[in-house]
This record gives sequence, C-alpha cells and structure tokens, in this order.
Amino acid sequence: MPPILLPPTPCAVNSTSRTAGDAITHRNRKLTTRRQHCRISVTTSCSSSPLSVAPALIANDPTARAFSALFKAASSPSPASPSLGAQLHAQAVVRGFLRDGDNTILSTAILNFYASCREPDLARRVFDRMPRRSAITWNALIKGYAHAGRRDEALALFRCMTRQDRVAPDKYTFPALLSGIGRNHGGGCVRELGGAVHAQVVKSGLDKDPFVGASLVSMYAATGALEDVKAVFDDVDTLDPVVWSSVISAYVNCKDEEGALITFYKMLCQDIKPRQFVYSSLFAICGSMSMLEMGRQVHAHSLKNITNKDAAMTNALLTMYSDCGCISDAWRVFNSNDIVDVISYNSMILALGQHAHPKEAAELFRRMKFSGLIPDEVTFLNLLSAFNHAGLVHEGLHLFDSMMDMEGIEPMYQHYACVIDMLARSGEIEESMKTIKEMPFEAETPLWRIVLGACSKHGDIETGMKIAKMLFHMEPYEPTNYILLGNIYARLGRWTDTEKIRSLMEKRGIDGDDAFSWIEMGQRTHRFGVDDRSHPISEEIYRNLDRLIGSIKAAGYVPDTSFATHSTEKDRREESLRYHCEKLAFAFGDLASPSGDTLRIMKNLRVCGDCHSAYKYFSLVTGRKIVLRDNHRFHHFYKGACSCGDYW
DNA sequence: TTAGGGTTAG
Repeated sequence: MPPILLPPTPCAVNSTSRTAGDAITHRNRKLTTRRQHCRISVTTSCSSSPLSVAPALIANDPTARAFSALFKAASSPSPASPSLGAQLHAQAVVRGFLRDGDNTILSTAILNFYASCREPDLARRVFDRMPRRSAITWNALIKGYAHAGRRDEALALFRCMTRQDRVAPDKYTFPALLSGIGRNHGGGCVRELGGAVHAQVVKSGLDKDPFVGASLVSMYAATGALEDVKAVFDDVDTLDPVVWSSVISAYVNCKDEEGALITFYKMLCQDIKPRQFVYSSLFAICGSMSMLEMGRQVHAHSLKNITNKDAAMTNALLTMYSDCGCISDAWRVFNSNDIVDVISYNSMILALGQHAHPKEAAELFRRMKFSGLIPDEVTFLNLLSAFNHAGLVHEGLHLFDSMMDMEGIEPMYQHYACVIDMLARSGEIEESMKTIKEMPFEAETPLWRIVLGACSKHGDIETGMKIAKMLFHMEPYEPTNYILLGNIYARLGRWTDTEKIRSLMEKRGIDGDDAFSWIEMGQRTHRFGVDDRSHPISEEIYRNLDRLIGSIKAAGYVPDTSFATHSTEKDRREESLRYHCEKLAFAFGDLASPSGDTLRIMKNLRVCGDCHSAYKYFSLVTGRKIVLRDNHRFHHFYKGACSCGDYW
C-alpha cells in the first residue's frame, strides 16, 4: 500500500471584525464605505459571503453607496444566497434609497446581484422599476435568465433590447446570451440559435472581440461542432490567452484530447503564457487518459508559470494524480493547497474512496466539518461511494439516513442509486429491490443493470431473469444487458444458453464494447486488446506471460474458468482467459520496466475476476506493486493481496 | 456588467 500522508487540519474560516477602518474585503476585492465604521475580512476558503456582514453594516446607518458596494461584492465570483440579498434589498427600500427606482447605481447593483445568484425574476422586478434602461441593465438581465438556464426568455429579452428599445448590443451582451444557449448542452436547436446569434455578432462587428470569441467557442463546443470552434478561433484576436483556453477546453469537451494537447503546444510556440484555466483543462485530460508522465510534465510547467494558484487548478491537479493511480501524490497536493474549498474535500474524499481508503475518507469528512466548511450533496455522494467500494454497508446506510438530519440535504437520485448498488452488491438483492420501489424517483436502466450484475454475482437467477426481461424490453439494443444475462448463464454452467445469447446478439447486429488495457511506458502508451498480437514485441510478451502464468500456478493460482464465457470445453475456457488484455499489459510492463518498479495499468471495462486473482499472484511472484484502474475504481496489488479486499 | 477551468452512482 502506498503511504498515506495525513493532511494538516485546515483553517478555513477567519473572520476578524468590527474594529477601525472602513473596508470590506472579499477575495481580493476591496470596497470602501464612507459612514459606517466596520472592518470585516473573509478568507477565500470561507463558505460565508460579504452579505454576512450586512447586520453590522445596517447597524451603522449606511449610505446608498455602501449598499451598492455590498451588493457588488456579493455578486461575484460566488454569489451569496438570494434570501440574504432580499433582506438587504428590503432595508434599502425602507431607507428610501430606491424610491421611484431612481438610483441607477444601487438598482443596477441589486439587479446584477439577483442575476448572479440565478434569480432572474427578482432581477426583472428591479429592472422594471428602473426609469432608465441602458445596455448595462439589459445585459445584466439577459445574463440572469441565461445563467438560470432560461434560454428562451434570455433570447426574447435580447430581441426586446435590440428591436423595441433599440439599444445596440455590445461586447458584454453576447457572452451573456451565448452562455445561456450553450448551457443547454447541445439539446434543442442550439446550433441553429447559436448560428443566428453568431450572425448578429458579425453584424455588430464584434467577431474579433476575445470575450465574444471565447463565448462563441464554448457555445459551439457544447454542440460538439469542433469545425465551427476552429472557424471562430481563426477569426478572433488569437493573442488573447482567454481564447486559447476556451479552445483547449472546447477540445476537451468534444473528447479530442490530442487536439487539446496540440493546441497547448501551439499556444506555447506563440509565446502565450498559459493561465490557471489552461492547466486545469490539461490536468483533466491527463487524468482521464491516465497519462501520468504527461501529467507530471504539465504540473512542472505550471509551477514555472503560475505564481498564484487557485482552488480549481489545484483541485484538477489533485484529481489528475488520483486518476493516474497516485493517491499519495493527490494527498500531497491536497496538503499543499492554501485554498481548500468544498470541492477540494469532495475531490479528496472521492479519491480516497476509489483507492479503497474508506476510513481516511470518513476522517476527512469529519475534518471538513470541523474546519467550518459545509458538506454538500456531492460530499455525501462521494463518501457513500467510498463506503460502497469497501462494502461498508452499515456505515453507508447510516450516512444515507443521517443526510437530512445532519445537513438538511435531501437525497438525490444518485444517492439512492449508490445505496441500491451497495445493498445489491453485498447480496441484499431483496432490500435493494424494495428501495427501488420506495424511492421517490423512477429507476433508470443503468441502475437496473447494476442490480442485474449483482444478481449474477450472488446467483439470484429468478430476480436476474425478471430484470433482464424488463431491460430487453426497454433497451433491446443495449449490449450490456445481453452480456450480463450471458454471465448469469455462464456462472450456472449453462453454456448452451450463453451461446444462444451470443448468437442472438450477432443476429441483431449488437456488438459489445471490446475490452482493452493500456500502460504508459517510455513516454508512449501501449494498448492491448484480448488475444492481441499487434504489438511489435508481441512474441516476447506472450512468452513472458506464459512464463508468469507458470510461476503463479506454482504459487497456487488456479484459473477461474467461471469467468470464461466463450466456450464449452474446460481447456479452451482456460485458454480463453490466459490472454486477457490486462494480463498482456502486465506481461509487457514486467518485461519493459526494471524489476521492483510499480506498474500502473488501465482497463476500459471492469477487471475480470480471474485477472484479479492472477494480478494478486503476479504481485507476489514479481515483488511488484501494481495499480490497476478499471472503469469502476482502483485496485492496489501488493504481496499477493489487493486493496479492495476482493470486494468490488 | 463581460469569457474560459476543478468534485458528482458503476
């Protein structure tokens, strides 16, 4: 097991207050009020907002200008709660600052505040009372509706602004509008609407503006239209780093990781200094592809170029190391992070869960609360998942039951799904079915598939058959349903039925995902399929694997042919397991790296049970640590045992 | 008043 470094207790909240001075500081913003004498500072890792100083401010008989400053501070970058804003708004009304709506500065600040905290209807009420409208107020209102996901209303406002009020859109209008269009994630004629807005951009002569360009890029990226992204990129001022970071993130969104890396290199060639945003995207790529060496290089690059790290970049770095199988590096990043926020904790709790450290995850959860940060629904989901990975059903159910009581968080569909998975996987199939019936959501097919998989594992054929029948009806062309049912038959030794399922798939033209594994070695990624002989040193790899299998058999390994699904004869079944992709990847890694080195291997699907057993023996006979990432979690093999405790 | 990045069942 890799050493787990315990993090120091973070001190997240630091509120000093109410002494001399007249400044309110929030995330490097300094605002000055004139009459009131209160000084309150809030650190960046704090979950409170500038509005928490509102009572102190109000008690000091503030000016309209002080109110404006407070609303402005509360709007960005993390908007405060709308109810607090509403209270302050009421105070401003009581003091007569908004009589006839004629205080443009204060009204605009309140309008912007409501727009930032996604309360566009409240923003609209302020807007409607303002006697004078300008591009600034229109832009704020459009942004409010767009950010709240109310695209059609944002578009209607844009038409009102330009046609009825005859206010010309400016460089602030289009980013607000376009973000609302892209927010729909490609659904509902986004491309058509986006194209129409793009035409307006060109008509307004704003197509060279970097902010507008960045918004167009992200809108087109949301529709998957990489060609349009590139066209916009060609038109705008490409010396602006923001546009480059938008394009890199567009490639990431469109799953073109190579394109993102090439764009990054081009950016460096043009001497454009990357900012935090770019590194965040690159860390996400390296993590998702498990490119540890590349990730380390990008990390080193960021250390040279970024002096003011921010939470998002550091959290992306933490996740990158975890995704690459390096949980102790993820801990190091977490420890060195000056700015620890809720997402930092969530990311680290998730990482610990995936790497089979449920106790540390629970301890971190306690420390998070002790630090003053308030866990959110993702925190609970990640901790539930950590318990699920370890089979800690009792702890998981207790956490689930206490979510509402502890933090008032109503369990969402994902929380129920996690608990149902937890019950089913531990063999409580009946209880999991009961929870599905009782939960306030309709179970979706992936959840049914989880229970079907558990039925296969625990031999509950009756329930499994019922679920399979239902799934075939709901999704007749989903390969996993066929594969899971085939597995149930295979586990029972009903090879004829297994073959029937396979031929049914063939007849219907359904292909399952091909399994493949990969390993990074010598700055290259080596990929292996099942029975794959395409590698340049394939013969040596197969020879090494045969040798390794001989060694592990001598150490006690017995091939588990119940995981073979392709054949009816025992010998052939054993043969079909021997050259699984993850075994080939290990045999290659063992051949290509110095003895004693840790091997990090990835697989696109869940690790097969026989390979899991073989890996334990591989770690025993070679003395290597092996980290295997499948599409589910991490397995750390060492000295003949796995961190998952054979529960996965 | 603008844009772009980080965590979320398996």
